[in-house]
Amino acid sequence: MSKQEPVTLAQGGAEGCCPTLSAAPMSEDRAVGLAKVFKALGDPVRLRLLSMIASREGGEICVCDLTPAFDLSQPTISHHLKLLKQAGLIGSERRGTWVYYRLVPETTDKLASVLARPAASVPSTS
Amino acid sequence: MSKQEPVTLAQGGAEGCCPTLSAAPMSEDRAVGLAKVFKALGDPVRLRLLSMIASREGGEICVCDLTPAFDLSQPTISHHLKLLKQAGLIGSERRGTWVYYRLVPETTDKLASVLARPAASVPSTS
DNA sequence: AGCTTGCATCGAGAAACGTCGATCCAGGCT
DNA sequence: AGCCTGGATCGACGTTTCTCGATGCAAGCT
Repeated sequence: MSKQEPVTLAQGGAEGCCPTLSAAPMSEDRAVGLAKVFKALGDPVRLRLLSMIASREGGEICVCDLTPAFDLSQPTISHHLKLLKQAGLIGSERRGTWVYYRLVPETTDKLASVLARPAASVPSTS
Repeated sequence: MSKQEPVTLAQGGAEGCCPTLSAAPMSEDRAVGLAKVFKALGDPVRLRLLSMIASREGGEICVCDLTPAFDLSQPTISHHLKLLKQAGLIGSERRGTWVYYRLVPETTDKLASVLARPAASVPSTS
C-alpha cells in the first residue's frame, strides 16, 4: 500500500493560491508538490497522452484509442496514465467495458499561472 | 559524452510556435523537446532554484547566494543549475570571481502558453 | 610565484524511472 | 457456467537521476 494520493494542486481557491515563480522564493513544501506535477509532464509519452486526451472532442477518450497510438505495450501506457492521474492532471471513469480519461483543466491552469510572468515585469512598453 | 545542447524552445516567433495541449495531439518531436524542459522543472531543488533566480531583484543572482540556501553540497547545486541551463530556463554569466544566473523568461512563457487553456479560445489580436 | 576562494567537472553508489511479459480483475458475451 | 476482451497490477531488468567526495580550473589575493 503506497500512499500515492493524487496531488491536490487544483483545489480550493483560484488566484490566491498560486504565486508565480518570480513572486518570491518558493517554499520547500510547495516545490515538492509542484515538482510532482511537472515531473509527470517530463516524459514525451505522457505529454502526448495528455495532449491526446485534452484535444479530444467531447473531453474524454477511451484507453482503447490511446494504446494503439504508441509503439509501447499496454501495461506501459496504463502505467503512464496512472502517473498522470496521480499528478492530478487527468481523471478516469469506467463505463461498462471501457475506461475513459479526461483532462483536469484546473491543474494545468495552476501550472500555467505559476509559470506566467506578471505582466508588470514586461518591459516592452518603452 | 553526449553533446547536451540547450533546448531551443524559446527562439524565433511568439504565438505561432506553441499550440496548447488541447489544440491537437502533439507530435513526437515536439513532445520530446517539451518533455526535456518539464523534466527540468520536475525536481523540488530546481524549482526552488528557479524561483530564487526569478524572484531576485535585478534579475540575477550569484551562485554564492544560492548554494548556502540548501542542505546540499556545492557540486549538487552546480549540477542542478546546469540542468536548468540546458533546458533553456536560465542563463549564466561570469563576472570576475562570481557567476550570475538569470531567468530566460521566454522559455517559461512558452511553457505557460502550452499549458494555458484556450478558455476564451481567442487567439486574439496578435 | 604561491595561496585562497568560487564554481565546474569527474567518477561512484544508491535510488527512481521506463519498459516489458505474465498475471489478475471486471464486464459483456455465448 | 465458460469464454473473451479491455485494463490494471505485479515482478524484473536496464537505464537514468540524484547525491556525494575528490579533483580541476579561473580569478583575485599576498
